[in-house]
Amino acid sequence: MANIKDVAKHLGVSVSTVSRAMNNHPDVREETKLQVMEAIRALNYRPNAIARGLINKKTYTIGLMIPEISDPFFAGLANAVEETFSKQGYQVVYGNTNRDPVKEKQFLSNAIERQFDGLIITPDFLDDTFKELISGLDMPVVFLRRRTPPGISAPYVDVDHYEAATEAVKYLIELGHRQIGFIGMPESSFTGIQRLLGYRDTMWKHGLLSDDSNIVMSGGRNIDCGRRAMSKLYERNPNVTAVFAGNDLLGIGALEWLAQQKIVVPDQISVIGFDNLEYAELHWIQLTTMEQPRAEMGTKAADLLLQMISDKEMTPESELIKARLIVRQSCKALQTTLSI
Amino acid sequence: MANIKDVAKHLGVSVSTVSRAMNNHPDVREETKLQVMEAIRALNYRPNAIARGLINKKTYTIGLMIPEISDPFFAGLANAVEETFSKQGYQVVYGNTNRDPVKEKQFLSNAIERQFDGLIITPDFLDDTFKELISGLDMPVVFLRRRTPPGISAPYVDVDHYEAATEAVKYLIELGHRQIGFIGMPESSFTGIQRLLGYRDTMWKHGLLSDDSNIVMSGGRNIDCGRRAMSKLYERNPNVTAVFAGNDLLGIGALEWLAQQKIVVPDQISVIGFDNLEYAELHWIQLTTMEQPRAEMGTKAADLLLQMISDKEMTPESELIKARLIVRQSCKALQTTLSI
DNA sequence: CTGAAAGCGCTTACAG
DNA sequence: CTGAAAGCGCTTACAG
Repeated sequence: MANIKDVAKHLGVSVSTVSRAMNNHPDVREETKLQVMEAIRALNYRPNAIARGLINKKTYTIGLMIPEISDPFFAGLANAVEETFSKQGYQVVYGNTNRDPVKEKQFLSNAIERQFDGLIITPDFLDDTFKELISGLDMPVVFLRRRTPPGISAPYVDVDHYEAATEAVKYLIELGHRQIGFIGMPESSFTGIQRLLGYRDTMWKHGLLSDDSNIVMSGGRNIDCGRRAMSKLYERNPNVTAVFAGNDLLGIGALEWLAQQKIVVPDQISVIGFDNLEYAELHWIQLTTMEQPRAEMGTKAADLLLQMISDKEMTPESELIKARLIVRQSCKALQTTLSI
Repeated sequence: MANIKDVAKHLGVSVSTVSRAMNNHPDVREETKLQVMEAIRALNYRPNAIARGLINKKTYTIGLMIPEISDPFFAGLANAVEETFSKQGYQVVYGNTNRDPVKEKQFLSNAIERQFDGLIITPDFLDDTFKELISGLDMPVVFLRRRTPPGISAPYVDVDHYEAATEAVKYLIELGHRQIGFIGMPESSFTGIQRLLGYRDTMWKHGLLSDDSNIVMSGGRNIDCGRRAMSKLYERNPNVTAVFAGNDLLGIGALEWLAQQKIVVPDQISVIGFDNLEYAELHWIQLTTMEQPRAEMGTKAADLLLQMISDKEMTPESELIKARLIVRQSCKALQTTLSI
């Protein structure tokens, strides 16, 4: 591969001149510029971004930490982030952690050593080591779909899960449901806990029961977990007339189990989800759900980071985004005459 | 951030010694090594991978070009590639092209300038400019889910789409179907064409009709396209008893349209897909399909590239992987007494 | 407008 | 076993 020396030699000028011509520096003669461009083409020369990065202390690379790229929710988020950055000439490097604390830390090390310009992260394990790593970072960071832990100064972009859960449960209550079950993500999930709390508080405020007979923590967040959790919930309390699922995948799993049991949705039981994945729209599913606006969240996070990169001193405000109720076919008003 | 000079100064040794100690060079005293390690920890020093890459001409980064990361098929492929490489300490950088010829070329430029160690690519536009770019590359390349175009020396990993299509159609014929429709991907798709050809030839060999009344090119490859294509196919030929969909997403779209029309699958019409996505397994879908073994393909491609990286001279053999028929509930034997 | 020189943060022959 | 020096491929004050 030709380097800058080769093109300088080819033209009989100095490497300084070639460099300046390439970078469109104002005080280089137009004619020289043209000659350099021509030589670059002729030699098929490509500047070495590594060398450039070393001297400019800028790599045009940002890191994006993702819990599970196979989860369509995060794939959508990542897409939005990527789009915003690639427009600005940045390369985004995904770090798929599979919620593994070791991988999360590895990703940070990687980011440091490879001199990324900034980071958008969705960590699952905010232990002390992790927080130290983050604090020691001298690169801008924004938390996405997470809250910034205390003691760290970095903005976040998240949905108000508590409020959204409140809204979901209120919707079911307004439809006349009283026996409302909850199928949740693992207890270790901040998001999951927020949604559970929103459910609990709303039930309580309306004088409704929400004890262990109505709550199943599914131990995961995929369709399979949803199936199992729905089965367990039904076993514990066959009188539930509505279910709030902690996310769409769990909701879809619940719908599957109900369909297998020939329990008709929404006639016999209503189900509401959380996320609004594409699959919630499938003809057989038609899941009513709380939408998390993925594109908006990803874009917002990217914008914040871009600001922080261009102005190192600034820490922009965090953004709490509102989820929106999407009504489809999986919920129905309870016929009060039929209920006990 | 501390650099190697700082730790050298801290200890009163030369940077050479620090470098050698870090890299576990044999001829450095054990005691020195320990001291260096201690200093590194004390100063929280992280080696700069950019500087390392510049001098070692090795970045431990590989590029993975993907048509559409939102397509679960490619997400799965990417995952397998990523896993293999991250185990070996490589960072994989995704290039999501959205089948945009400009982005495909940009990704190659990026790879060159950023000095990636190798590339796994799934390009959609193999025009002359692209082929030139590839030929000019002095980095190892493997084609994944594509064939290497003539004139280029690089291995590929792909499924035998033609043979797999043949098998799918044979399966339908063996079930007694004669009026078999085809819903295809765009004509620009090599893969799509191969599957179409497999369908056509098999129909022809069995003396069955496969003309325009039985074939709909859907103009895309997602669920929505499948819905529209199925509707068009049915309009053109209401007598079809079976449909071969060019991929699972099209197949799922077809199933949706049929469900909406209250046409019962598989009693009234059989549908077979291609890919074996997770969603094909959903209770309501249960799509019989030709599986493309994604994990195997991704891992294989990664292994080939790894080989080529360690031995620059070698060009390993390409791999043609066999698709496997996965039987679920969407196909059924035709009751011959009822057929015309 | 152009060039020589220093330097980004490392590694590695070479010499001792 | 260790250090001084050269060099990876660039950019950018500095001097002219």
